[in-house]
Amino acid sequence: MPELPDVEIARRDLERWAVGATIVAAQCGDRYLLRPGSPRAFTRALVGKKVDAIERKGKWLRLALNDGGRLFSHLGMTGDWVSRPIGAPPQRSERARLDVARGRRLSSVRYLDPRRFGRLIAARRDIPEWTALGPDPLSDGIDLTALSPALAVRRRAVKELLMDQAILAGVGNILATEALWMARVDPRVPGSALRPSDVRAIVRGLRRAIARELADRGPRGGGGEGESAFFVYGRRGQPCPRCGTALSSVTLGGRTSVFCPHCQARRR
DNA sequence: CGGCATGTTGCGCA
DNA sequence: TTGCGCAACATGCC
Repeated sequence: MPELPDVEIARRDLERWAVGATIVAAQCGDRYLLRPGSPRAFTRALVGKKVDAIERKGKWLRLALNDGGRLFSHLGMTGDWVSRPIGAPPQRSERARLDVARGRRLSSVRYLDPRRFGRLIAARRDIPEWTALGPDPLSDGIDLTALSPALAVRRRAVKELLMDQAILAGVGNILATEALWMARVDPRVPGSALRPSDVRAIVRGLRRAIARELADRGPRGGGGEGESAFFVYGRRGQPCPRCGTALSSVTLGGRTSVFCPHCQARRR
């Protein structure tokens, strides 16, 4: 579930399900997901409160409550929010439940997360994880005059820099991989070696990759049967959609980075 | 069985 | 301070 487009879809879902509603019951028994909170504090912070807004920055969600409290949600690798009828039995991998009331209409919003890498943090103020995030490419836009120097002063591989949440919030392995392919930039190129035209191409690539994933991961988007919508992510060994060369991969920052050795040739 | 996975954090060491 | 490799977290899928 986790990358900017998926989290944005989750945000829109939660907006439809919970904004304007009052939380009538809240439970999460998983201390690992709640870290550093506790099940009792979670329930206490939420029950009786009204949900005013669902915001997103990068891969984090923030539910704003009418008493000033906030619930922060990170989906980790496998988290997702779903809506169920009130009283529906817990399903596989269900980790938290928020029953909400809108007038007489009751429904239950559930957090599913098989792998439990996500977070659920009830707080009275913004948490450091949220505050430390850089600009969000979708809601804040990408400011070239800010991004260019941020990349230029670092010697790390451009792909690692794009995934640095303090530089751009929400870019993960899929978006970075796809955007660099679209931009024809080798993922290993140091930030300091990028030309202005590279940075512009990367920005265009990110915008296109985000729009593409939003379109077909969203509701009524092709998300179902069929091939993944990715050009190169997860396709090592398959032909490059642009030139037919077999796609290669390297490991950067511990993450697999697929690229086309022809289109994304390292310059020197 | 082994290998891999859309994320993040922390540690040791240079 | 920056960089880098690696392990850990917990689970499912191929």
